[in-house]
This record gives sequence, C-alpha cells and structure tokens, in this order.
Amino acid sequence: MSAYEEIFLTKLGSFIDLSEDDRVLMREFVSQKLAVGEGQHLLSEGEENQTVFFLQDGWAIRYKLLPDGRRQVISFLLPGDIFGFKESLFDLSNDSVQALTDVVVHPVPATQIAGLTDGNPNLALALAWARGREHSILTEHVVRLGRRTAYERVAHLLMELLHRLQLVDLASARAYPLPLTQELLADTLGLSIVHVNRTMRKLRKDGLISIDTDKRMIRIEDLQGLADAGHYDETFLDQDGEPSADVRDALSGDS
Amino acid sequence: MSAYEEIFLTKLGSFIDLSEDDRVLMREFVSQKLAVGEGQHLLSEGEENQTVFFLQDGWAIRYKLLPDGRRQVISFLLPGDIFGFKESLFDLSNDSVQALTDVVVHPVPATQIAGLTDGNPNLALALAWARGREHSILTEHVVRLGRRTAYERVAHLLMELLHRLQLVDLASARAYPLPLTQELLADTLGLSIVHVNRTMRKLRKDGLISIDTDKRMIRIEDLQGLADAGHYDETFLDQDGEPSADVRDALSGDS
DNA sequence: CCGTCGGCTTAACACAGGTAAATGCACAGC
DNA sequence: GCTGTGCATTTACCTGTGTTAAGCCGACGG
Repeated sequence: MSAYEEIFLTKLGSFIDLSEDDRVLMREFVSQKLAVGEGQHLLSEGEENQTVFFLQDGWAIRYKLLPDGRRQVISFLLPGDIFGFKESLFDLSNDSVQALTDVVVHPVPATQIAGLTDGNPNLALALAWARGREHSILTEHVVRLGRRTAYERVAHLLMELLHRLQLVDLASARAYPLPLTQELLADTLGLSIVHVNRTMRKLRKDGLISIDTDKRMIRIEDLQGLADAGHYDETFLDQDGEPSADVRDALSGDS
Repeated sequence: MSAYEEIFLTKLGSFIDLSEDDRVLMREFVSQKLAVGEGQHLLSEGEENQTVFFLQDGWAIRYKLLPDGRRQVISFLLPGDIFGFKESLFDLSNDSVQALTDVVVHPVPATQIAGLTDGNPNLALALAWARGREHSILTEHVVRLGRRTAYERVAHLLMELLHRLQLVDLASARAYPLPLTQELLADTLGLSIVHVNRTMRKLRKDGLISIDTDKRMIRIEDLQGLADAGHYDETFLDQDGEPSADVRDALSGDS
C-alpha cells in the first residue's frame, strides 16, 4: 500500500499499462518480505534454490569465484530486479548472490510462480520481460568485457547504472548513489583495483563525472561525453513499447 | 523420422526421460525446416523477430558490433541449441545471429509456442532448460572474459565446446570439428588474432591439443591438462538430473 | 598457369593494464 | 587517545597482450 511496495510496479509501469486490478494482484504476489543485511548471501554457489526473489530495496551482486580466488561480478541487482529465476527450475545455481547494502526482498516460492501467472497475463509478461532484460544486460556486459578499453568500460557501466536506476526513480537526471568500492568495480569490469582508480581519476579530470565527498554519490557532469566515451547505446535497455497483440495472446494461453 | 530429426531430442533425452509420445509431439513441433547458407544471417540487429529457432545442423554465432567495427561474439550456437527466444517476446533483438557453416534450423512462430507448451509439459521443460543452460553458458563467458588469462580463456572455451558437442554426439571422447577461424576465436575471447595464434601454438607445444592438418578438426591430447589450464569446471553445464516433482507440477500448470 | 585472397604464422616493437608497496584518511572498538 | 581495519590513492616498475608488418600456403577464378 505504501509507496514502498511499488518499486517493481514502478518499473513495470514504465513498460506496460497496468490496470488497478493488475496492481492489486501483483501486490499480493509480493506480500512476503525478507530483510537481508549488508554482506549476507541470498543464494550461494551449489545451493539448491526454489525461490524467486523480487528485489525491493538495496543493491546486490551475482558473482562467481575461480578456484584461486579471483572474483567476477556477473551482474548488479538493483531495486525492481527479479532474480533466482533460472535456478528456480533446476537444481544448482552455480553462482552466488550477495547483498552489497542492507536489502529487502520479496521471496516467492518457485512452485507458485506458474499458478500465479496463469490468472494474470500481465504478471507473466512482467516475468518474461525481466528475463529478456537480464539477458540484454548480460549481453552488453560480455561486449564490455571483451571489446572495450578500461576507460570505455567504466564509462559504459556508469551510464548503464544511471539508466537502470532512473527507471525506478532512484537516480536524478545526472546523479545517483553508488555503494560500490573500487574493488567491486574492478571485479565487475575485469580490471585491477589500481587501474580502476587511475581510470576514474581520468574520468574526473576529463570533467565527465564527479564523486561526492561523502563517497556514496556519483554525479555525471557530462552526460553526452560519458555516453560517447563508453560507446554507450541506450537502446539495449529500452525494450519498452507494447508487445504485439499476438504475443499477449500467446502469453495468456489462448492459442 | 530419420536420425536427422532428433538432434534436440538427443540433447533433451540426456536430461529427462522422454516417452515415445513426447518424442512424437516434439517431432511435430519442429516439422518446419529451413536451410541457411554459410555466412548468412538468421537474425539481424534491430530486426523484429517473432520466431524461435531450433538449430538442427551446423554452427552459428550470436554477436554484436561496436560502432567502430570491433566485434564481440556473445555465444556459439551448436546443433540442438534453441535461439531467438528472448527476442521473440519483445520487439528488438539488439544482436545478430550468423551462420558459420551451412545450417539447418526449425523455425517456430513465437505466437505458437505458448499453445504448444500447454499440452506438453516436457516441451515446456525443454524450453525452460534451454534458457537456463544458455544463461549458465553466458555467465561462464563473462567470467572467462573478465577474469581469465588468454591461455586460460582458450583452454576453457575448447573444453566447453567439447562437452557441448559431446552432448549431441558430435564429438568423440577427445576430438571434434572446429569450423572457426582464429579471427572468430579472437572476437569470442576478447583477444587479438595474433595473440590467439600465439596462445594456440603454446597449447600445442604444451601437448594439450593438436589440430588436424585439414584444419577443421581439433583433438584434445590431454583432457585433464586442458581442463586444469582453463580452470574448467564442467558442472556449469551439467544441469541434468530430474527436476523436483514440485517443479514439474508447476510447469504443467497444476498449482 | 598465374594472380589474388583468406587465413595462419612469425617477428619486432609499443603500450594498456597488472603488481607491489607505501601513505593517508575515516571510522570503530577499547 | 590509541590502535586496527578498510578503502582510496599514488608511485615505480613489469608483463601480457595489442599493433604493425611481412611472409607463407592453399584454394579459387579467369
């Protein structure tokens, strides 16, 4: 009922029209709440998972470790994101999900998902959309790691975070909270800590960004400049617009 | 009816038990056939897509281009793989799919998917499994690009291809056809052509692999050695084993 | 039969980014 | 106030990988 409960409706609402009925149904869907402290794990490698999580508040990462301790962050999970998906259908999740800040999630047993979507095509649509989005973001991450320079990688990631946070009203036109250490950025971007530091210094010197002294806010000083620096193509996130009537019919089960 | 039609049944069969009824239904599902020549595109960036493809024969890549021409291969599509998935539900696919060899696919209109899965829980399971697998592979690709050295990257990819091809009986215990140029490997692994060449030379010198003179076959000379070199953890592909009864129920729509 | 072209290979050199180590600061615990 | 811990920062140095360029080979077309 409170604005608190509506993060993923905010996100979804920017993508499809939701009736008041839809909203009521979806609020029920996320009636469970779970608070998880900073640093805690929501999913661990090799652990069986039968739950889908709606991230209501806070930041988390999905990551994998190599046997020698190297860490790679697979993706950032931001408020409004849904995760635990793929793993919910099969035994092993081979990566781990850890809260970067204090976090609130809505857990939904995987076994209930199908039943819930049956009566609510828009919910099915929402889940399909979330998956597609996650796939797009992961794809861009691959390109970032494989074919961009350090400078481009940082710029690109900062733009992506800006847009993803704007979608859930957690970023202003050019600023947002960034609860990440440089080590985390390094493990995300495939760089060393030192080089992340060098690169961000250069981004600051070039007048593209500034970091608030209290360290948990970033401000994009030159939006176009940062986007250009990262060869950032925002369309990969913009999968909005109504899906075709055909697709809606297909999802609602009328074949 | 010919063995020809059963590639994805071969793959699926190694994961779940299929009744003869299941097999018949699924053969109908892929009754359409489409031949695509080497180098042709199956999907292009920005193109609307309403089709899911079952890759029956041949290799393809999914890739993205940067504005300045750099290319990143997102994933390899091998016989038995399903693609066009995510895009089928929403407007834009922002990457392209190109045939590396002559290819045969079974196209299925996205709008028919839901109807077809309704009556066939095992098909729904197959699709969910394919997605989960694709996600796992993409995740490993991210780790490979972000946190492995060139030598490790090549070793790891070669092991992954071995195991994926074995699943569809296209690889022997230690050898398989490799229709890839070094340029393609470079664009997959985030390396330069020259360095791919150096690295493969070293893998050969180290006695881990050998390339058949006619160049389209690779042979793993030291399976354990190559796996170790790439810190290869094969479990990321082994999502087999029956899903829980709960999950089957959920998929079949009984909630 | 020759020329061209794509792909592999090698060598020489350059540089982006990694590694190691030290400093400083903010903050928590005592 | 003292000490320890975590994180950002910087300097110095090193190396893995990129770049450029050239040679080689086999396939193919005229």
